[in-house]
This record gives sequence, structure tokens and C-alpha cells, in this order.
Amino acid sequence: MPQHLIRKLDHCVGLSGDDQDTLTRLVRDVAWFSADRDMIDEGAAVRQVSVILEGRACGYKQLEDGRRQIVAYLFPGDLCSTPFVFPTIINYSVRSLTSVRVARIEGQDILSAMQRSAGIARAFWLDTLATAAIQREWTANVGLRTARERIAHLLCEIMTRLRAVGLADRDSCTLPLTQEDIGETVGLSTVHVNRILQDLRASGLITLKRQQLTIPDFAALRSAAHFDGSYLCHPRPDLDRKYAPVPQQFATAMASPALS
Amino acid sequence: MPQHLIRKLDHCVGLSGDDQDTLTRLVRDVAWFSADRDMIDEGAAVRQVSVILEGRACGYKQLEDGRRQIVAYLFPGDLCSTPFVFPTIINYSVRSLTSVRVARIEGQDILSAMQRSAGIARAFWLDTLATAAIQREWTANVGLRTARERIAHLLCEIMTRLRAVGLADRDSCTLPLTQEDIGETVGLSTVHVNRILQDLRASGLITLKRQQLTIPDFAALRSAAHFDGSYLCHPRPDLDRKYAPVPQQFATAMASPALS
DNA sequence: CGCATCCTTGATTTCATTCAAGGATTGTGG
DNA sequence: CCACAATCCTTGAATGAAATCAAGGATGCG
Repeated sequence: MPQHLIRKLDHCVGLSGDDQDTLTRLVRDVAWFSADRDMIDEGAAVRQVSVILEGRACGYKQLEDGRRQIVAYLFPGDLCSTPFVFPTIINYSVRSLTSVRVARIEGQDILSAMQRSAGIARAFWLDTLATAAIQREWTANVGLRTARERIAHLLCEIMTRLRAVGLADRDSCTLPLTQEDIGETVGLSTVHVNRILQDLRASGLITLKRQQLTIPDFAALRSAAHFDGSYLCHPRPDLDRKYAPVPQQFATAMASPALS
Repeated sequence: MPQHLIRKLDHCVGLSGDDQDTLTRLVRDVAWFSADRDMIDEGAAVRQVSVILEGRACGYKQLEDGRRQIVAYLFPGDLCSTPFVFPTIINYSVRSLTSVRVARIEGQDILSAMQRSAGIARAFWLDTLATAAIQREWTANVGLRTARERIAHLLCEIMTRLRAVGLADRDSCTLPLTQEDIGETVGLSTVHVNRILQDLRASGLITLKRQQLTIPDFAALRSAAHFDGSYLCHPRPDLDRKYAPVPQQFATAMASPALS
């Protein structure tokens, strides 16, 4: 059932057929959410892992005065929480951006699957690693880049991640975000997001219409954003020997061919 | 040897005496760094976990044009990388802020210790969870708070974390950061950091002189920063039943008494 | 068709950066 | 122990980037 998850994990780590079957059988039930609904509330004690099957969601934090920061996007194959500790208190909220289907897996079942299969354990560890790397990159993105770079970087990341799970055509994907959402992601006002998007359009770097994002020349947008996608995928250990001595080349290798 | 690590893990999770001994025995060797040296380079393949024993360090990312973003501070008891995957490619650099002593633990040794002891595994999982929570909070801090709030928030966090490992007096601690460092942490220019610090001093919220930070009225700074420290410590599972139904109270409980 | 949400645009104000230079502190070598 | 250099902190003035305010237009939904 959680095909995107399996695909994602297999893509980075390699998963045996047995492990893939095991993951499929773990799913207890499937839940539905319509768009713009809170799926998990900050402070909740969570005993299951929710895997996004279909649709898009985001994680966010909110201050009492209403200011909101989106801290993560959740696409098919992504987990809504860490799969290691149960119950766990979540300190962000998860909200659907479109209608969303999630598979729920009992925390204890994940833990015992990890205990029985080193491959599964490794896969979830690497996935967690990648999630942490994304979060670090977001911190840097908001703190260090100009408004234009930030938005370009975000779009590069989204496109790359969607491609990794087969949800983007060659150069386009759906982007069910309002300009307000984007602003709350990269720390800019709605008005300013609008102007930057216009600018990116005028520069021929993107097309964005009816929630359809197209990046005609990915390399161009990437360099406008200083985007290096290597943080999105951690190499399987057996590939390490090839790349470790030349980390710079590794970075470029991971960044380009996926979207060449 | 890694007393701060043990103390931190025990504080949140509870560690049996056996587990504490095990951790101590894992340490293979101890390394020294003087101030302002790169301890780990972005892109390196890491096979050990480095535990900070003494001193302060930071994790940072740098663009080709020189812009730098600090993405983490590492204090005694903190790990320089995730303890789950070896070898692992690190996508940020670690640099000492003062002279630093680190204990190196072989990755394989950690993994087998986790396999032998559920308590140790749980402890590292929770620590990883906390690290991820800090990173999320930093993203939100830079993205949605005002300059004044950002800096106040950072100072609250640093003080709280240092207290948790016993490195702060009642209301003061050392802060071996230049104003440039602070700026690169919260996404502000050095000049502006200077002005905000003056403002915080003038408001009586902090004293900062010769790398000594004092927060005379923590509650005041906390409210100026909208700081809620609950993200810094994840409750031990056996405490969950008490707190889960009233997450808001839990949050306040974690935030205040440590510094009352 | 009509309402609501979202996008767009211009004008203005606020916040933060940059530029520039002087002062303090720390550390180093004579 | 003092002088000097280097780094860091501080301050002012000018510029620039982004937020805010305000209003009109497009789009999609019921």
C-alpha cells in the first residue's frame, strides 16, 4: 500500500522484497482528510506513524498572536512523525493542503519490524537523517538567502522531492500552495512573495499557473537559488566507497542527473 | 568520561547504571581542538560519533560566496552527528568556538550497544528527536520572529540547554560568541545584532560583558522572545500518562521550573 | 450568478543592511 | 610590563529591502 514510501526508501537504501512486503503488511488502517484540516495537533501524544499515501500536507508552528511558520512539507511517502519513540509528543501541527490519504502504522509494529530486519531499521534511520538534513537546509535557506533565492530554492526542493517519488513530469508538478503558504514557509510577506514570483516568471525561470509549476530550465533555477540537492538523498552505504573521497563531486552527482 | 552526555540522556530518559557504564566504556579516544578550527568538514564520511566533553562548537553551512549560516550549537553532552548510520556523509561543517575536547566512539560500537540495551537505544532516539525539534524551532525562529525576539529566543535556548548539563549558574553562563556569530545564527547583520543587544541591555533583560551572559529575570526574557522550552526536552515515556492529556500544561511545566 | 478566496498593483512606512570610521578589548612579542 | 596589532564592539548616516496599507481584479466554488 505505501508504495511511495517503499519507493523512496528503496531508492536511497535498497530494500529487499521481503522488507517491502513486511512494510506493506504493517499498515493497519487508512484515513482520509479533506483539504485544510489539522491532521495532528501540536502537543498531541502520537502512538502511530502516519504515512502519506496521497495528497500534500505541511507541518507548522504557530505563535499565540497568529504568526505561523511552515516547517515542513509532507508528500506521498513521507512520515508525519519520527518512527522511533512511542508515544511521542509532537511539537508541531500537521495540516492537509489538499485532500490526503494516510496509512497508519502502529508504533510498536514499526519498532518490531526494525528489530527483525536490519534493512528496515537502516531505511528508517536514513529517512530520518534526510528529514533532519532538510530541516537544517530550511534554517539556512531562511536565514541566509535573499528573498528571490529562498523562493527559488524552495521550488527546486519541492520539484526534486516530487520527482523522487514519481509525482512530477519531466519539468512540472502541481503546487497546491497559496502565496501566503509560500510566504509562511520562507519568512516573507504575501505581497513580497507575489512580486518575487513575478520576477521569476519574467526571468523565464518558472511558470506557475493554476497550481501547476513548471521549471523549463532546472539548471538555471538551481543556480539562481544556489540549490544543491545532495542533502535530499543520503547514499546507501555500499555506494559510499565510490563517493566519499570526492564529496564535492558526489554533491554534484546527486544534484544533477535526477533532473538533467 | 562523557559525563555531560550521560547526564543529559539520564535527565530526559532515565539510564540504568549498567547503561551508563556501557556508554563510558565505549569511548575509544579523546581529541583536542583549539578555538576556531574546523572539526568536521562538510561532505566528510564519518565513521565515529564525536561527543563534546568540554568547550563549545557550532555546526554551519556556507555558500560559495562566503555567506555563512550557523545551524546548530554543540555543547558538552551533544553529538556532532547522528549516531545511527555509518559511515555517513555530513552535510554541514563543525567548528570549535572555544578549545574543545571530544570523545570519539566507533559507530559500530554505538550500534551494538543500542542492540544490546533497549535503554541506550531509546536514549539516543530521544536525543535525536530533541535535536530535530531544535532544528525545527530554529527554522521558525528565523522565519517568523522579529530581530529582537530572535536574539532573545536564542539566548533563552542557550541558557536552558547549558543549565540542563549543569554549565550555567542560577542566572548566568559564558557565551563565547561574537556578534557576528549571533548574526550568522539568526540571519541578521552584525551591526543590527549590536543594536538589538543594546536594546535588550537597556530594557534590563540581559547583561552581556566579556562573554558572560546574565539573564536576571528569565520569565521576562522568555516572554519577550515567545520562548517555550518544551521542545528542548522530550518526556520519558513513563511520564507520558501524566502529561499527555494536557499538553499545554506540560509545555509550561517543562519551560519554567528548570529556571524558576 | 454571486460570494469568497486568492492574486495583483501602487504608495508608503518600517526595518534592516551597508558603508564608514572611531573606540575598546584582547592577546602577543619585545 | 608596556606597546602594538588584531579583532571585536560601537555609533552615525545613507541606502535598500521588505512589510504594511489599501484597493481593484481574477478565479474558482456553491
